[in-house]
Amino acid sequence: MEKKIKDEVIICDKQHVHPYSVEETRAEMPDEEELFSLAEAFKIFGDSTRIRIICALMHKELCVCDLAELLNMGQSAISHQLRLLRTSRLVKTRREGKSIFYSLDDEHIELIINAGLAHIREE
Amino acid sequence: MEKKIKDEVIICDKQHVHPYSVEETRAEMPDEEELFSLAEAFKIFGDSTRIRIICALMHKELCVCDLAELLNMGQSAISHQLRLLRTSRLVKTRREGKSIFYSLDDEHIELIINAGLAHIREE
DNA sequence: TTAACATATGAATAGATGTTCATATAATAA
DNA sequence: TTATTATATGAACATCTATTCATATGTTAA
Repeated sequence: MEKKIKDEVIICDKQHVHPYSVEETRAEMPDEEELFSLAEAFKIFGDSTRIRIICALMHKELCVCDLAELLNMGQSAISHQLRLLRTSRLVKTRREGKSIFYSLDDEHIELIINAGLAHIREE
Repeated sequence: MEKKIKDEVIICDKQHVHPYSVEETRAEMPDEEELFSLAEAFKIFGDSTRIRIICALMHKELCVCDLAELLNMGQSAISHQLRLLRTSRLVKTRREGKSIFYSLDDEHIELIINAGLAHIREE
């Protein structure tokens, strides 16, 4: 049997709020620091150049100018984005002569991408 | 038995590239339009205010001023972000008197959030 | 060594984005 | 009706971000 709680109150001169809901939700949420990191992580995926790089590397390792050619963009732009991906530990590098090959460095990346694809492909 | 292909070539006065890798990868990638939508979708998750709203609504529906109170932010800022989430079909609304209650409107959202959490919690 | 190639990076710039402020709309209570 | 409460929204502003340009670093070949 569920109890019904009247969750409504007037606080000072402020707006009506539902303090029980608010406090209950606050207790259930991940802490601020974690939510901030989560947003920062999604920010990395929230750019089409980086998404294209990531999806390309899901297939096979590629060097910088391969990616520039593939995405039809300048080498510098690609290189700047790769630095971000490297800093975020999403890609790793391997040198072979003058070329530097990039590949994915995280098993969760494909999970995230696939969850995102499932999301945009529905409805 | 795998064939080894020498995937290296000089194109005009341009850089060295690995044309076989590039063409193979191009063929395997989702189309441009889909990758653009994917980036747009992740962009929504790439802001800590919106992530906090989404995580709050994962627990239970809340009205605008509940969210403002919970996140310690102005009503207008919350309302603007809710509009974005509404436009992106991530939340739905229900009116009850003067309050408008927001809740999640997509079964994939929790998948994406959980994939993201798994990602930031490792290493 | 010098030349050519591959990548990285700092600075500048243009465009996108989040919050605030003021105000509008909508529902309810008096 | 008018006043109050809840939400929505346009405009302004400051901040952030992605690309370009110029150049530096590092590797290989001649």
